Amino acid sequence: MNKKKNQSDSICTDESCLLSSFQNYIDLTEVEKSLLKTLEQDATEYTRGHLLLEENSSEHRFYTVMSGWAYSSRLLTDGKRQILDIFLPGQIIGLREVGYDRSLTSVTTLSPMVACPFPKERLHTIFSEAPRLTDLFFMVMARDQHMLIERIINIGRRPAAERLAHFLLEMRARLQADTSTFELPLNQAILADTLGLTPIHVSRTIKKLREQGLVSVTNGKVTISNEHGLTRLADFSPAYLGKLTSWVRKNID
Amino acid sequence: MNKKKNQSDSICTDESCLLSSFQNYIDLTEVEKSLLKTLEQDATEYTRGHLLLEENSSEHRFYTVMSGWAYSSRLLTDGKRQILDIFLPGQIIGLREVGYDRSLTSVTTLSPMVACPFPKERLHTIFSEAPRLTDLFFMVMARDQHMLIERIINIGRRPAAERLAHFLLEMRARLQADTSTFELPLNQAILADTLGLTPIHVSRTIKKLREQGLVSVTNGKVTISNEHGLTRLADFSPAYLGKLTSWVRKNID
DNA sequence: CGTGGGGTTGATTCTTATCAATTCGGGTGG
DNA sequence: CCACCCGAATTGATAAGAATCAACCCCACG
Repeated sequence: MNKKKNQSDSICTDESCLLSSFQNYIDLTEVEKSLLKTLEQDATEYTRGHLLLEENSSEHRFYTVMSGWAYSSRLLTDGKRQILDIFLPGQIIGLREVGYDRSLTSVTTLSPMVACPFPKERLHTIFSEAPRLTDLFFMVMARDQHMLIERIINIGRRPAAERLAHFLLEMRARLQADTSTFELPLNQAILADTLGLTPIHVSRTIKKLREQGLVSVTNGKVTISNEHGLTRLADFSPAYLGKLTSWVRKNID
Repeated sequence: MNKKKNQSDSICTDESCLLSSFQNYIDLTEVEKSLLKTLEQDATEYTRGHLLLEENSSEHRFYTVMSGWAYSSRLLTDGKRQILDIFLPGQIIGLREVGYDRSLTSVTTLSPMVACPFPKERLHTIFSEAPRLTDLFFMVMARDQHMLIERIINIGRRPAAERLAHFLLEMRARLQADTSTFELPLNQAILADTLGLTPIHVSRTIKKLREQGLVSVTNGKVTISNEHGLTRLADFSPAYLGKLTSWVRKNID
């Protein structure tokens, strides 16, 4: 079900997803690296559909994702669901629940996953011992906010086709897939709850985009046939996913 | 236009909005108080409609709000606008732009405002000298995320009446107005761009809520006539705006 | 008195949801 | 290999929600 494992088959390049993710921003010192590694000591396997964090539960646990996908969501009283985030390897799950008595959202795996649960005390050690990592965590929070903002803009002001196109391009950018085909293990129900649509309308919209020769989405695979057209339709600009270097740099160099 | 002033006519209780806002979470030491006050040295008046932060500009400035309202927004290429935040006294503007070369959103005042611009270096001083304040800023970021999340849920999964009702209740909670009537200086165009609707539909929705005897919205004033009904309609629960005490407490007591 | 911004209303159109039926594709077991 | 089953995806018909367009009202302000 969710057995421990020491050797992770991470999709990240080196031994640690978090490290390679943070190295995107600055060069880490050995001390910083070992501090970050304390967050990844406890690699654990989870099955697809596993509930990592439960809405309304009072457990405060974080996870670093080593491999696999997850989503966070919220259930309304009338049964509707809204998906808020898609988590990929190298991300930290649960950061935003800091400071609340009860978790306000759930997190569920979308695929088999290897993740490392860690208690919040360990974050605190990092804050007090590594100021540059504190900055980085602050920037991660800022970036998370911008991903949420983009979703608000997407849902609030773009019709279905533009909305789906934007989401697909966002996922491609986050996956750093520069190829025209990439894996996207999200079915239409997940897409719908992410984009504020119904599964049926997602289906129609996918068909429309395919007929326009822009992109095709099937079987957990996305194939972009007209990248320029798709980008223009979606009004997509990846700046918000960017490399975030300046702030930390300013305080280091 | 935007003249400096030393004596602020803040709507906050004591000399500093930020302090009284942070005091909600923990009791601050004198050192912490004086550090926070370094963010509020430069009280400045701005007129209604003033652009505090411009999309795409490379200035990194923060503001603490002492009095007045502001909103942050993003303009799409087709002219549509989405409003992302409403800023109230005691909040800090610009936190999420940390780490980006260029600002990704604009911030504009909704009323005459007194705010204190400060450079990002000052935030850094706080981070390195006051670990508890660092925690608090982290929590502020987490709370900001939850406000964005609530907006995503609202726009993605609730029809217009529920959406407006939820927003009104959120604003009332944030204003800590326990009365049934409170000031809300937002015209229907602002409401529309906040909620992902058109001004016309906002007008109709206001009418509908009024006719149902739930709430009336006129002249920058909101009067709630049936709080329970409105709360039930909106599926509103204020937990995400809550007092966030536990995390910091755990690391202090 | 005009004038203009904000708000309201009705008619119409467009988009998306809802409901219902069908197809597709990948297992499973005979 | 085939029959069956199940979840996911597709399609069509219809209904509901929201946008758009255009006209009008109201009122504060010069």
